[in-house]
Amino acid sequence: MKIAEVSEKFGISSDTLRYYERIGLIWPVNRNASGIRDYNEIDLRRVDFIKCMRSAGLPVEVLIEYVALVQQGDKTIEARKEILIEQRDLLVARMKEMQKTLDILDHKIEVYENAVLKKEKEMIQTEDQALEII
Amino acid sequence: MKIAEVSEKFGISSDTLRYYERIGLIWPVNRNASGIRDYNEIDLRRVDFIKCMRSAGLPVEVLIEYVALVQQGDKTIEARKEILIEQRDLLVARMKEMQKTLDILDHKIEVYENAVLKKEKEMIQTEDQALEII
DNA sequence: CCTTGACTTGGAGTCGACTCCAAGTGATAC
DNA sequence: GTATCACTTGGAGTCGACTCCAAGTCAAGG
Repeated sequence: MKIAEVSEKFGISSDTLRYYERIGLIWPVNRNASGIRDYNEIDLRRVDFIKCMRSAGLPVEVLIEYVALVQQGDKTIEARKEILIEQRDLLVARMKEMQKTLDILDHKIEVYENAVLKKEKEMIQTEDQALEII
Repeated sequence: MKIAEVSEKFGISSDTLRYYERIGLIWPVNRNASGIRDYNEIDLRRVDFIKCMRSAGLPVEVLIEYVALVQQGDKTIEARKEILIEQRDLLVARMKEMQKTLDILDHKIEVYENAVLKKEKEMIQTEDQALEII
């Protein structure tokens, strides 16, 4: 699979895919005879993983470190686990913050909703008054 | 309340507080006789609101727009409501993404946990073998 | 009176994460 | 054979959001 197809498939620009490879965020992808990247199944799974992690806000730097550890084999399993746990905890914390914000947004939206309704009611009353007058 | 105290209270640097004011993200704060900012209760509530929204990732630009609408009074209630609803929906979407990532992280951590346990078990077996030999 | 220290300003600098660009290569279409 | 087109590279540019800096003001303490 060529880079443009991968870009299309995941909604990540070719530039970003190349950039990720350059900085060691995804493994060097195999090339065909003329030097063009040809993503295989495993490459795609890696891209998907990185996309997922990035979409949740895990820093590129941390992911680079993680990928480097994976490349070093089984002896780094403990270290990798620790990175993942740390990032999981940060993620949970961020989600909590977001939930708090969400509650406030919902509350504010409701207040605005009521304000709008009240305004409309007043307008209806005004209309009613107008009707009475006329 | 002076800027340093507000900074301390909310964990936002004085630079950032001044920056927020400069770009219209928080309202101009009253100054004392010598031109120094003196945050009152309402200012603090505004800072808290902005901090909360920013911590959930709402863009500065959107918040500037929202604050500008608030300053224009009741006639902008409908527009404000729409902004909040849009941002709420985006927030919910981001949280869903994050939940997906969280699930994957949890799963991976579990796998690593098992890998570590298996390794330890193998080591114990090796020890046992060593004991048997000796 | 002088120093200290927190404040003020506008503007420049930094950081993370892309995103764009120029110049070049190679396969396919006409 | 030449035009088109997607690809390649390294490096520069952009963007959002701060963060830092120099130069200056002012109030309080010694």
